[in-house]
Amino acid sequence: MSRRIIFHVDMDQFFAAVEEREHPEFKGKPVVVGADPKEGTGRGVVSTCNYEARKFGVRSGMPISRAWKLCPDAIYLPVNFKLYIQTSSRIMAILRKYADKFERWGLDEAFLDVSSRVRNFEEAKKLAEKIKREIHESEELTCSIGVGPNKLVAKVASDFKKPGGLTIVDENAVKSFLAPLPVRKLLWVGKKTERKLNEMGIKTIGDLATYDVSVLSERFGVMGVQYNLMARGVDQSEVAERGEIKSVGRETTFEEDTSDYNLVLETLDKLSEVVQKEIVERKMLFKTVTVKIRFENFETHTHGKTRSFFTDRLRDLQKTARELAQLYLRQNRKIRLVGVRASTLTSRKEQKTLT
DNA sequence: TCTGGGGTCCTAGGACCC
DNA sequence: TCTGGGGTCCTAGGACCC
Repeated sequence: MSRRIIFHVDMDQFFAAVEEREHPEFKGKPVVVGADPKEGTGRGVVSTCNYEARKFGVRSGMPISRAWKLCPDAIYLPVNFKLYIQTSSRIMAILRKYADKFERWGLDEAFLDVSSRVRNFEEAKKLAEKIKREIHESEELTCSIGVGPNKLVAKVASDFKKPGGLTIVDENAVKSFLAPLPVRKLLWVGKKTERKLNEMGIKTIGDLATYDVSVLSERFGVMGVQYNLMARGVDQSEVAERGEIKSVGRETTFEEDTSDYNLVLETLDKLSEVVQKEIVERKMLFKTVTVKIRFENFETHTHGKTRSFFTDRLRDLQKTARELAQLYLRQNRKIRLVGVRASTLTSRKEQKTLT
């Protein structure tokens, strides 16, 4: 494969930044987007917060009740997906123009393969600056960009300096750039894997790069080999738009844990309705239904069934979901969350040609 | 601290078929 | 009577991403 130049563009505190743009009066104040804090008794988590809120220790993913304790005076806002999706689409359209290959990564991130658009990393830097300017001028939003010889390095680089950062890592700088960083910075190394690696004495990406691959492979399977490659800055994966969606699901956490099983079943029916609507809108059919239950102690289970036929009918979904839920309702335990997901999808067109 | 909601992919065991 | 090997599908759980 010839040399590649890849960008990873990451919008800075996207949800909070969009809210600040829409409400100039929030400027300079801590803003927390997420669940309703309900005076500190709310359930759910912080989705995004701005840098003023971060000064108080608030972080995304944190329970909203804790955020409330840290910063009761912040401006708390619900997640306004409609607004973020609209803004995101415009930003993605800008980014797409500059790439041979483009890959959206959530609402606020994207990979761009610009290999044929620039001749070297110098030109890449100019292009990245141009993109940042254009987004700022048209959307009043800032982003951080990482530039590297592959997706992995670009992704780590975009996180290196925030907000408003631009970090360029050419082929020769890859190893020295990655080596001192904690393993957690790598894509696919989350909390659990970080802990396991730390227990093995592996703290930095450099440690991981020099660790015995056979031991990693024994401990983590194929991912072990992957970790080692990533740590050495090797990543052959292509920038590619995602294909067809594989499942559609909805879930909800009750305001209070409940043993009212009628409420659970009715909620399941409503969730099924939303799922079915989306399946129909996407002109798809499903075959597998999976119900998810979370008990009050956070113990979470899934129970699924693949039907013998493809369908998009609401009553098929509701009936199957209700049947599957019985397994948990018999247990006489309080329920925190219920969800339903449809998978093994096929498009209606595709199905017609099969039958 | 007390943990959302939308997804994807991997693993491991069992069923079933040839 | 004790038992192969490969392939595919299904199920449940877990880890990860934003």
